[in-house]
Amino acid sequence: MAIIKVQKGTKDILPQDMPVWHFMEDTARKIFSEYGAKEIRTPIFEATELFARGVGDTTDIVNKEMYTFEKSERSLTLRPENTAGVVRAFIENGMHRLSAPVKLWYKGPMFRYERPQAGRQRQFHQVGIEVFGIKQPTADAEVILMAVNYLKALGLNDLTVELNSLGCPECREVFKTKLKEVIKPYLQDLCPDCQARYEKNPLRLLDCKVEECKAVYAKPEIQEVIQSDFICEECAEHFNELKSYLDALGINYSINKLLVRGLDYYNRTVFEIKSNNLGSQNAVCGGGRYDSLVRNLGGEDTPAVGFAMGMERLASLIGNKEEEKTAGFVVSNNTLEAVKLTEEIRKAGISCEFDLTNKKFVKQLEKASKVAKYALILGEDEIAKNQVTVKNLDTSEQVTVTREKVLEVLNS
RNA sequence: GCGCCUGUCGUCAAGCGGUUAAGACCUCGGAUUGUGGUUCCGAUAUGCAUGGGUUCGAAUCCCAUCAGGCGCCCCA
Repeated sequence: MAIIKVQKGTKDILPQDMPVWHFMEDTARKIFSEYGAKEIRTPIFEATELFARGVGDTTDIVNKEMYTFEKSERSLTLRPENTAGVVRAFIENGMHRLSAPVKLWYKGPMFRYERPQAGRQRQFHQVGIEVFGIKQPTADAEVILMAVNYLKALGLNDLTVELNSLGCPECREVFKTKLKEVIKPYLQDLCPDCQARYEKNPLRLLDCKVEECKAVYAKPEIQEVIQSDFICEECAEHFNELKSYLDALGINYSINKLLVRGLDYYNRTVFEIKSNNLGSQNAVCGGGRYDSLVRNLGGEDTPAVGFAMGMERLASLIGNKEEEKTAGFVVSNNTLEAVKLTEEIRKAGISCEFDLTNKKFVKQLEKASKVAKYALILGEDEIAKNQVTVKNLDTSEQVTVTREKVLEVLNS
């Protein structure tokens, strides 16, 4: 019979992967709580409309990448990202009444129907932060600081922070119009993708990789528009303040005028953190400010900033970590005595196993050396004298002690 | 949705039209009735993703299907 395999774009996270995943999760809890952030867990599926209204129905995520299904005449969708869900929970639980800032962090699986490739799966995991209620750039700075310090705590240093400001909806509209004006004469020279983007999201035109398009965008009159500081005075001030905070905090970043990000809800600050060691899906973190999302989803007008990180991408940068061995393994031909000793040790909070198949002494010891740090030898002599021989399997040193002293030896 | 590459044991692989389908690791058994991990011996693919074809002969060549990888689009 044919075996059933994991579905395309999904992966098992196996026991040997756990040390890295626990490390990422424990570090998230530790670092984010240093900033006063609290963990939140929202459901894995939500009303489809939440994402259509939240993420934006012109985005690829909503248009072609969602896992949507009907149940009892409701349209439901597996969450493709978690900002919309957290905002929904924020609104529904009246969290705008809490003293600002409300800092929330989350981790968990997300689902996007895409062609899998390196650093991209259909089920993947994100860890992220959302900070609500602060319009000042201090919040932007703190969010970026949390991201940078989390990555540092994971031991990842070869990363670059890219920063841009999209302005507010008003000044961005002016920029879009200007951009379309200067590009219009060359429209027929552009690749089909760019022609589509020209209407759909002109800001995305700029990072096209097709040579002909790049040639067009390199033209002086177009470059002049791109490089111009189109954002309005207030947006510029917000951006400048943010930069001065980051400078003061010693965070290295580079300004990337082409950084736009694909989700509709961003305004003003957007940022990405990239790695040079990842292949083409090199963004490890993406985020920004989304001041109108809470209101758009029916909540009180509440400014917000956040980011999300791809945990599989982080995991591949962290590399392998050794699995922790079981502390003790009881070696004995007397199964009953072996269980008793094993349980005694477990009750003291120390991991311990014994041989369930009653193999020969040598085989038991061999098994012990594979899975455990100490072999606890309980032979006839030891049982008669109420003793245990504790053998360190790395150093081969062993001592015979009374039953009561076993825990002391294991703890030392 | 499009383009390129790849499918041989649980894993990593050799094989390049005629082989009994190497080898290594893992696993299991033994040497070894109380001292392991480093030694030695043994076991484990009538099978080369699946289905067709070409050929006297196919894991090897061709076609299709399926699966995986990478890239584009987009994104974490």
